[in-house]
Amino acid sequence: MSEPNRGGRPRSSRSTDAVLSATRDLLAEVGYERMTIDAIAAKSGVGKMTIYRWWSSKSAIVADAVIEGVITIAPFSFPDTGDLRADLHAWLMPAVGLATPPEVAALALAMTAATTGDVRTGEALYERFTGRDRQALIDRLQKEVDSGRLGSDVDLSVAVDMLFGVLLYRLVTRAEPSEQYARDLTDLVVGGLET
Amino acid sequence: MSEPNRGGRPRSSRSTDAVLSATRDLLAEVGYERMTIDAIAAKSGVGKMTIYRWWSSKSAIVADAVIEGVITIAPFSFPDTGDLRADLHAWLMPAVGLATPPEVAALALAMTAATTGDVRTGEALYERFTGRDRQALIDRLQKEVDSGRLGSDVDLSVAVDMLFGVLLYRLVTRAEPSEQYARDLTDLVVGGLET
Amino acid sequence: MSEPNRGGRPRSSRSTDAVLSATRDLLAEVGYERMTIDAIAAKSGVGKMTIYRWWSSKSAIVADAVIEGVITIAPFSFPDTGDLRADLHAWLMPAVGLATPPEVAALALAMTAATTGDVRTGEALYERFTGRDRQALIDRLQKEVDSGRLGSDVDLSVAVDMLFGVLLYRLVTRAEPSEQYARDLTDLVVGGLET
Amino acid sequence: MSEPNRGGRPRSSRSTDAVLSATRDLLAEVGYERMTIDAIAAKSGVGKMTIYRWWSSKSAIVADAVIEGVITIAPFSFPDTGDLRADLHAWLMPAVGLATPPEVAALALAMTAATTGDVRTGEALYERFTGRDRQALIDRLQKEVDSGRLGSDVDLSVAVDMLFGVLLYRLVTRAEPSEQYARDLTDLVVGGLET
DNA sequence: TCGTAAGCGAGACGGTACGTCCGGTCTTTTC
DNA sequence: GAAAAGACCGGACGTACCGTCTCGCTTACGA
Repeated sequence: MSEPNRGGRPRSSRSTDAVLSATRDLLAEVGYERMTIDAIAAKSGVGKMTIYRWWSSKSAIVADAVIEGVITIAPFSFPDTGDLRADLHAWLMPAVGLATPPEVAALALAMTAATTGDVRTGEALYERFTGRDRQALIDRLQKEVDSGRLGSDVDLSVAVDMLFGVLLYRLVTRAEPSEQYARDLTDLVVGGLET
Repeated sequence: MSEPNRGGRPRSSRSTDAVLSATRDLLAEVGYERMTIDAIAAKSGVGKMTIYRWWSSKSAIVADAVIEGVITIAPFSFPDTGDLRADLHAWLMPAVGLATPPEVAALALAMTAATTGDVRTGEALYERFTGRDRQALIDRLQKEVDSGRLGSDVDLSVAVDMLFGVLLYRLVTRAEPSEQYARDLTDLVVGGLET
Repeated sequence: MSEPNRGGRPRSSRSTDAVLSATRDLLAEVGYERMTIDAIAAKSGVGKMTIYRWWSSKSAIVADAVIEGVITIAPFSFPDTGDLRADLHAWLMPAVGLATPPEVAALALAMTAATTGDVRTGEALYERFTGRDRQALIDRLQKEVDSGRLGSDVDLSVAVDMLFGVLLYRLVTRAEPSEQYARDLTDLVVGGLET
Repeated sequence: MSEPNRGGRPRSSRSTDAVLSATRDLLAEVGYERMTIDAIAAKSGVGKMTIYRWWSSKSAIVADAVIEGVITIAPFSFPDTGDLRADLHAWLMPAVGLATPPEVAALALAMTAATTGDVRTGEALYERFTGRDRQALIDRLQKEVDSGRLGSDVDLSVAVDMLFGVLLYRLVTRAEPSEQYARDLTDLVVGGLET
């Protein structure tokens, strides 16, 4: 039971796609701050009015691009070798141990910037951007709890928040990646959970 | 052995103060994004040229205001009752357990926004904004290590990063404050360190 | 013996009427410059495409409205009492002697504006708008020539041009109406023709 | 006793000149309707804000250009050979007898268009644009009256209105120039005045 | 003591991008 | 197959700030 849609030209999916693609490209090229709506319109070949008809702000476009999957981060696939410490370390390496790919870093900063100015898009955006990895991580930890290798005292989402939090913190402070850091972080978190 | 300074009117401290105060007020009123240099000039009664003579960007002004102490956060004084768990919980409460004062939240978001666009001011700014508390926290933890109540395996700064990181993460995601959260966080961190 | 018209919905006279009426109303409300095709479509309830199907431009709609009699100027009925001077004075009075009705003035200015930008519609428009009065005036003057009360030397259309010209000139310069002016004008024209 | 001018960079006469010159050129190139403020800004190298700071509308710029003498019409110098009929005929020839220079025609139409949309600029504009010739013509006619060759009954300005009026009328209706027309017009006006 | 040189407020300047509006076209469903 | 509805691209609109540039006016050394 969809909309009655009484007359009128339907929304062009071509325009939507073109806008989101152009946004993805421009984000990579010039970054969030220097990306302008005029440039998105020019690059996508979509009229500015059409953009403003469907999105309320620059951050809303970015959020939509993330939600629609036009902007994707390489999936931090979370391994499951049975050894939590090794798995966590492997998962952390790209983010804090080795150089994060610049486009991922730029995107994360872009979203952080978008978030600071607008509560609503921020929520949706973080949810979508980190949701999948959050859940994968929580599932992995829960499995350890179920098998008795971890205590069941603490809310696992708190542990996950700490991991994502430290990633974000090091991102905005532009901390240098370090393998030792990944190891220390792993020890700390697993140590806290094992209690 | 100061500058030769042959003649000329010296820099007016009145102008500096007026600019930093106006910046502090405007940050609270409209937030970082919507605060303009024109507005700072108008509110402070200082000419735009004078502002640009002494500061290179909006984020530089904010950074200076923090550094000069014109913008202050209520000092998260770190207690020392001898009970680390109790102390940590007490310290975390204002940030994640109870409502963070809006002006502090707005300021932290402002600095985060400033950081995303400009690497250098970001570093100085975070250093100054969190440096004192970071050091106090590290000192407190080191004391526990020295007295043998905590293991000496992990770099304490990693633990501190996690704490500041989760604070930042919950700030940008606008997470609701919760006393239970403060307790879980305390358990997790102390648990990890005690190992 | 009408059009073949195989199938299809016939042109709606309701639409035509609605467009022309809306044009008339909008001209009076906001003037020619600020009247938009969008507004005509909205007010008339007619689709923009339908408007563009039948009219090529804003001035074409106005011209059609004049031609179809939807927009009418109070007929400057040219009297014929046998006394040319009195008749001419009576005819001029509304235009330069007394206040011209604002809607007539606005319409004449609208057409002048339309004319300045588009040669073709301008010609048709002026022809239609002033044609009837021009001819009535020429006929009246010719009658005087035929009866010998006026000389036959000059082209009467020149005299008529002068009359319409001065009307237009005073319209665009927003000259104040004046009874004396009507009298002077009459004297001048009749004087010139009597020679 | 000029303005005190307390502080601030003074208005740049260079900008004013550049805007008015660009306006003059664009009027000749594309006409009043198709001339945009953006184009004036681009061609003159003056910021749009600066234009809007000093002029309220497109017609205001045109009016100013005329008033400042940046836009000039070749002076219809009014001859004085002692023979009014010959002089009048000579004066009329360029306007209605021979082809009016296109740039003058375009300019006059531009001003007419400007006038139809804005009362105030219209008044100032016509006054400046036609004022000099009006006065020269009136002076010439007055001389004839003084020497008794013309009657003193009618207001001379009415006669002048008729001449300018018929010029405007033929301009907006795009009437073809014609030498015969100039002759008929001369006869008519002089005939009316001689009475 | 007084010239002089830099700092200062004010605010105009050339730009860039904004978000809105309208012109003219295109594409649906409805009649 | 025309009409309504309304989304579409393009482009001008008038505004807001940016960072720079004069101005005329303080200051407070140092000659």
